Amino acid sequence: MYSRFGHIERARNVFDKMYERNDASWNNMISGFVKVGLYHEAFGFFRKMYGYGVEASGFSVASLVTACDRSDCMLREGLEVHGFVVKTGLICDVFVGTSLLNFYCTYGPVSLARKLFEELPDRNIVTWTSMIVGYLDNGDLEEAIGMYQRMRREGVCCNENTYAAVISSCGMLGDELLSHQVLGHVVKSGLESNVSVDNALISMFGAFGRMEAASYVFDHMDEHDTISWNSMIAAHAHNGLCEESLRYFYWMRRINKEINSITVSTLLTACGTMDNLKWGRGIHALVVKLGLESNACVCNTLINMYSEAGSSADAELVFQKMPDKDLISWNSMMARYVQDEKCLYALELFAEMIRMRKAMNHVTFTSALAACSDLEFLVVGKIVHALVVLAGLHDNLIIGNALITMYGKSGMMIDAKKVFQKMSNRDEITWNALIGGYSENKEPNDAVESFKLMREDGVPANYITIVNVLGACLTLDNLQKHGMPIHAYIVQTGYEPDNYVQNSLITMYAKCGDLKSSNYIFDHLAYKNSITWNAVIAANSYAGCGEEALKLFAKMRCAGVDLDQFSFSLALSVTADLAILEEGQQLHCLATKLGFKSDHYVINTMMDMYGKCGEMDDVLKLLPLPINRSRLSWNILISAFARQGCFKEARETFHEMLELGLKPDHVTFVSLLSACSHGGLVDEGLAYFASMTTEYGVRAGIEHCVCIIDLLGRSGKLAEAEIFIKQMPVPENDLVWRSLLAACKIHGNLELAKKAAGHLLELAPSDDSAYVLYSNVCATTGRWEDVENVRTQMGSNSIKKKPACSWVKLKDKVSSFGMGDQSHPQTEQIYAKLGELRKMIKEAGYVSDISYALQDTDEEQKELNLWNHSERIALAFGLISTSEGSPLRIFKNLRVCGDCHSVYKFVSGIVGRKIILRDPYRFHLFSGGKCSCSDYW
DNA sequence: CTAGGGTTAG
Repeated sequence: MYSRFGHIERARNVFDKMYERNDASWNNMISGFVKVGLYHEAFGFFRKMYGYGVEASGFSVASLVTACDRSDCMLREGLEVHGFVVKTGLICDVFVGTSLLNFYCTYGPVSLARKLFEELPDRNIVTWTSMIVGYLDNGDLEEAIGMYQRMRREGVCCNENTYAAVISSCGMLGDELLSHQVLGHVVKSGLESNVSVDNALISMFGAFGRMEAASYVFDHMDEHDTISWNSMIAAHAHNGLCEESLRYFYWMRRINKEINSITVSTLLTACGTMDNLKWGRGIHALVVKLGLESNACVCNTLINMYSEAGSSADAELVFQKMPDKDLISWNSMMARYVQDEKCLYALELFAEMIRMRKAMNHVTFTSALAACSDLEFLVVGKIVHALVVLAGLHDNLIIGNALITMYGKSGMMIDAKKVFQKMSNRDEITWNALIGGYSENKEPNDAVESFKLMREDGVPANYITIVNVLGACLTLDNLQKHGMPIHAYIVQTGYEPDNYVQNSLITMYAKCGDLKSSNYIFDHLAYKNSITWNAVIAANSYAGCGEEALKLFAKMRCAGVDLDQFSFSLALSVTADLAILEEGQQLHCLATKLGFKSDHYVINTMMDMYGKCGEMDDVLKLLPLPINRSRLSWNILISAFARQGCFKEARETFHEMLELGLKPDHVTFVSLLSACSHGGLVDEGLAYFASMTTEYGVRAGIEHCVCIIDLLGRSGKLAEAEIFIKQMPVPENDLVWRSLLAACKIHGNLELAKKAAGHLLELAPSDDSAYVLYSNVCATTGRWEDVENVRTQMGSNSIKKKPACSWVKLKDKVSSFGMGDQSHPQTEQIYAKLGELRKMIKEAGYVSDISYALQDTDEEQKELNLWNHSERIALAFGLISTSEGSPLRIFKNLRVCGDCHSVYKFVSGIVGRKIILRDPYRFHLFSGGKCSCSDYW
C-alpha cells in the first residue's frame, strides 16, 4: 500500500521489519522504487531478489525495464534485465515485451527495437503503437507509416495513441494524400473527437500550412487541454503568424488555462523570428513568475531567442544562471559564441565540457570545429579532430562536412581533401564545402575540377555549388577559362531560373571586370526579385558605378520589389563610399520606416556611412552595446576613429575589442595601422605590425605594409621605409612606391623620390601620379628644370595629370570646380567672396606658404596661383550658398594642399562654422581655427 | 499529441 502511494520510506521500514517475505513483498518494493524515481535502488533490490531465488513478477520486471528506459544511464542494466527476461520466459508477458521494446527505442538504434518486435511472442495495441512511436521519434517516418499499414493489414485495432503518432508522421512527411486516408480511418473508428487525436491533427494541418483546417479542428473540439493550445500556438508560429500565436497565448491566460514549459518554449521560438525583443523579454518575465526558469528546455529557447534577436549579453546571462544545463544548453551557447565570432569563448566552453566530463554529441563537435575555422586555431582544430576520432564520430556526415570547412578556412586544403577522401558518406554539402574551400583559397582549377567530379559522381549540384564554383572564377583569365563554360553549363542544366545562380552570375561578371554582361543579364531577366536587384546593385557598386547603383536602388523601389536588409546595406555603402551624407540620411530614414533599423548588418553600414561622412556623433548614436558588437562593428568603429584623427580612441577601441574576446582580422589591422600612421604613432604602429602575425595570427598583407611605409615616410624615417620595402614579407606593388614617393614630397627628399618614381613607373607605366608627385618634389625643392623635364616626358608618353577637382553638394545638386574655374554662373560672387576671405584671414595673421605653389614664377604670382586652387573656390562657393552657422562639406579628388589647409583653418575660425573637407586619404574637420588632424596628415 | 542545439552559401 505504502509503495503504491509513493511513501517509499515507510514501505522500506515495513519491508525491513518483516520476518518473512514472499514474492509480492519484493515485487511491490521494486515497483515502488520505480514509482518515486529511485531507479538504482529498484535495480539493487532486483539483483538481491534474484540472488535469493525469488520469482519476479511480470509487473515488477516491466516497471524495472521502464526505469532503465527513463534513466539516461542504465543501458547496461536494461540489457541485463533483457537477458533475465529471455532466460525466465517472461518475454511471453506482453507488458514486459512492450516495455523492453520501448527501452530499445530509447537507446536505439531503432533497428534493434524492430528485431525485438519481430521476435516477441505476444503483441497488443500498445506494442504496435510503441514501435510506431519509436520510428516517429527516430525521424524514420516512412517506417512508422509502414508499420501502421501492416498493423491494419493484420487486423489489429488502433487506439488514440496510434492515430496521434500516425497523424504526426503524416505532418512531418508533408504527405497530404496519406493524411486523407488516415483521416478516413480515424472517422471510421469514432476517435475523431479524442483530444490527443485532435491535437495531433492541429499540428499536422499546421505543418501543411492549412491554418483554416487547424482552426476548424480546434474550434470544434469538446474540450481543450494545454497541448491543444500549445499546438495552436506552434502551428501559427511555424507559419510565420507570430502575432496570432501571441493572441492564442493571451486568450489562454485569460481563461486561466495551465501554461507549461512547452507553451513558453513555443512562444519564445516565435518571438525570436519576430525581430522583437519586447515580447521575448515579457515572456522571460513570465517564465520567472511561473517558476519555469530552472527548466532546461525553456532556458535553451531563451538563449536562442536572445541570440536571434542579437542580444548575446542576455543569452549569456541566461546560460550562466541556469541551474541544470543539459547538452543542448552547452551546444546552444557554443553555437552563439561561434556566430558572434567569439571563437575563444566557444573553445573555452568546449574545454570546460571536457574538464567537467559532460556528455557531448556531434553537434558539440560541429560547433567546436566551426570555432577553429581559422588559421590561428589550426592546432586546436587538429586536437578537436583527434577528439572526434576518439569519440568515434569521425564517420558522421555532418562532422565530416564541418572538418572540411574547418581545414578549408584554415587554408589547409590538403587536409580537407584527406578528410573528404576518407568519408564513407558524402552529400552535396560535403562537395560544396570542398569546392568552397578551393574557391576561398584561390585555387580555381581545383574548384572547377571538383565540380566536374561532383557531377560525375551523380551528386546533384544546388545553387550553393554554383555560387561557390563561380566564386572561384573572379578574374578575367578565369572568366574565359572557367566562368563562361560554367555559365554554359548552367544554361544547359536549367539552373538559370534560380535566383541565387543569377545573383552569382551577375556578381561573377562584375568582379571579372565585365559590368556590361552583368547589366545585360539583369536587363534580360523576365523575373526579378529582391535578390536579383540586390545583385545588380552590388555589381554596379563593385565596378565603381555608385551613382548607377543608387539609381537602380530607386528603380527597385519604384518597381514595387521588397527592399530587404541587403538592399539597404548596399545602397548605404554606396553613399558611404561617395560620402554623400544627405542620401545616406534619407536611406537611414527609409530603413527606419520599413523596420530595418535594428538589423545589425544595416546598422553597421549606417555607422560606416556616418563615419565616412565625418559624422562621428551619429556613429556613436548607432553603436550597439560592446557585448553585442560583431567584428565588423568593431572594425568600422576603429576605422571611423582613425579617419577622424581620434587616434587614442582608435587604439582604445582595439584593446576593448580584444578584451571582449573578439579576434581582430586583417581589416582591423589596416584601420589600426592607418590610425597610427595618420597620428604619427611610429613606435606603436611598428609594435602592432610585429604582433599582428605572432600574437593574432593575421598574415601581413600588402595593405598593412603600405601603412607601415606611410607611417615611416610621413614621420621622416625615409631610409627606414626604404629598408622596410626590401624586407617586406609580400612582393612590392605600385602602392608601396607611391606611398614612399608621397613621403619624399612631404620631406623634400629628391634623391629617394627619383628612385621611388623609377620603381613606380616600372610597375605602373601609365600612372600619372608618379610623374605628378615627382615633379612636385622637384618643385618643392626648387628644381624647376627637372619639373620642366618631367612635364616634357609626360607629354611624350602622352600621360595626362589627373586634374584637381573639388565639389560641394547642395540638396540635390553637385557643384564642382577645377583649378581657377570660372565656368560657374555665380563666378563673380565666388571670386568676390574669395577676395574677402583673403583679406580677412591676412588680418587674422595668415601668411601664405608659397612652397606649395608648383609653378616656377615670381612670388606674387605664386601666391595668386594658390588662390586658384579648386578647394578654395569650392570653399567660397559653399560659404555663399549655405546658411550661416551650418556645417559645410567639401570634397576633393586629390590630397588637400598644405596652404589651402591653413586657409581653411583661418576661415573656420573667422566665420565660426564647422567645415568638413574630405580628400581620398582622410577627413579634415575644421572648427574654431583648428583642424582635427592636428596638422599631421 | 505540443517545445530547445548542428554542416555548405548569402
